[in-house]
Amino acid sequence: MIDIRLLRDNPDAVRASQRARGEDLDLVDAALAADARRRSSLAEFESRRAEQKAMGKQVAQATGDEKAALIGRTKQLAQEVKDHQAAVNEAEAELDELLFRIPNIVEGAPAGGEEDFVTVKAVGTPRDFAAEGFEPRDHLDLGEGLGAIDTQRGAKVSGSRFYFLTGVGARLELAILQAAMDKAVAEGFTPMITPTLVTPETMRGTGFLGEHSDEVYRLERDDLYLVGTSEVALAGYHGDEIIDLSDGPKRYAGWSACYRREAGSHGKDVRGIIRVHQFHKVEMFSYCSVDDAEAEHQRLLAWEEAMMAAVELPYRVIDTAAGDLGTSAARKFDCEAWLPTQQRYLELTSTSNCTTFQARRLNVRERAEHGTRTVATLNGTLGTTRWIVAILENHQQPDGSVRVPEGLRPYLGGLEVLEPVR
RNA sequence: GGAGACGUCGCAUAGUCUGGUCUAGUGCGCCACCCUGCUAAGGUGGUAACGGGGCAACCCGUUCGCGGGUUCAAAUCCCGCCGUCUCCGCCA
Repeated sequence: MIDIRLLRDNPDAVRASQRARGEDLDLVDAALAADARRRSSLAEFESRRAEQKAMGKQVAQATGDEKAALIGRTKQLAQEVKDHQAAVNEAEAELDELLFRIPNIVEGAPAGGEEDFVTVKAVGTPRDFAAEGFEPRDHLDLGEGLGAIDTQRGAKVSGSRFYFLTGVGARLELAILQAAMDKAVAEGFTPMITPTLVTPETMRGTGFLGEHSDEVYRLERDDLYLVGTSEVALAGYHGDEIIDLSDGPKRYAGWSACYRREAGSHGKDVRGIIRVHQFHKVEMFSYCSVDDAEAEHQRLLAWEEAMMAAVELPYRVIDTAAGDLGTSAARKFDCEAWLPTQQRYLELTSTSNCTTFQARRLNVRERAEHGTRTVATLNGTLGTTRWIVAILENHQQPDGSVRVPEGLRPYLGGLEVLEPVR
């Protein structure tokens, strides 16, 4: 949720953000009007209520006829209080509904849609397979050869976009995730294994139930949602708390399964395990002061890049355009690894600065000089199942074996090469 | 799944039976000052959040797990829900 004060004091800033995202501008004026209505009805209610309370004290002290007379007069007042209360509730609900639909204020992201990203940098050089004299195989081909990925049985058991990681495939995923966890712990993060089912309030608070609620699995019978990332649970972790950030940001590394319906992705990435309904991820999550958020975002990006280096992949960093940002994000950087068989870059990490947007909904604050203030939240990927795709393709050898990047060897018992089983 | 107990301003508690002086008391913790003078102890005062109004001092309102209801008036009475604990049942 955006800051209502910003909306009041500087509606043009909100309009500019909406424009950059390609979102509805009318929402801004509708919210302003609802806010004005709410405040005026609140003032009405409060003055009646103050009167009622004052008279209540007189009633308590009065006796006999005097008391009966007072009670007669307060009945009318009680009805008025009730009516005004209803008006306030109505105006408030309307305002909430409108505010909920306004995504976070963009901060520094390029304007435009999915194609309008800015490449921040490119690191490493994609291999020249032609020069090496062989045609690269795609990750599924390689994965099946290694006995690492089984999509056929995944579909048999659970339907399309499900898979089994088998043998060395399972080990490779664990290696990626453990390397990510170790990196996080080395950088001072608190490792966390998080719930993957959360309440509607938690899901709403993190901004995943707005425009993109189609992406989310819901268990109707229990009124719970399956998370698409541990960010959801980690953002809810300090919900309704006043936290102490005087020693710097609170950093958590969440390990969890992630579930996504992939409702809008029919026909996209259908082969292999690039886009699946369930995967695992190690996610960095940081609560920090607003003033420190931009610097923290750069730190998260740097840690992601360190992981990219550890798995020895050529990649680029992109600054995502406003129209392609999530609801909660003010700015987002992705690390995309080169995918040789598709001659394109594939998103492996994504780090978002959500500024105060999530924290305001979830009511996470810190002590300030006067009272409290909402903190900023940030998140970023440190390792996922999808990394297997890029690792297999980029480190493949002519015989279908795959070289294990040095950063992962300690997690695979020193294994240097994954050998085909057939 | 069943039964019971509980949920109060950081923590611990009083208040609920018997609705109104609860403007929610007390202890601990924390902050400031004072006294004292050194392994300390004591005194005084202050210490919730949110919203509205105001240049400000301040004023008003909301919040006693959440949501309804009764009433002139609800921490207190009624209903529903959520959570915690104990016991029982079932199951891995």
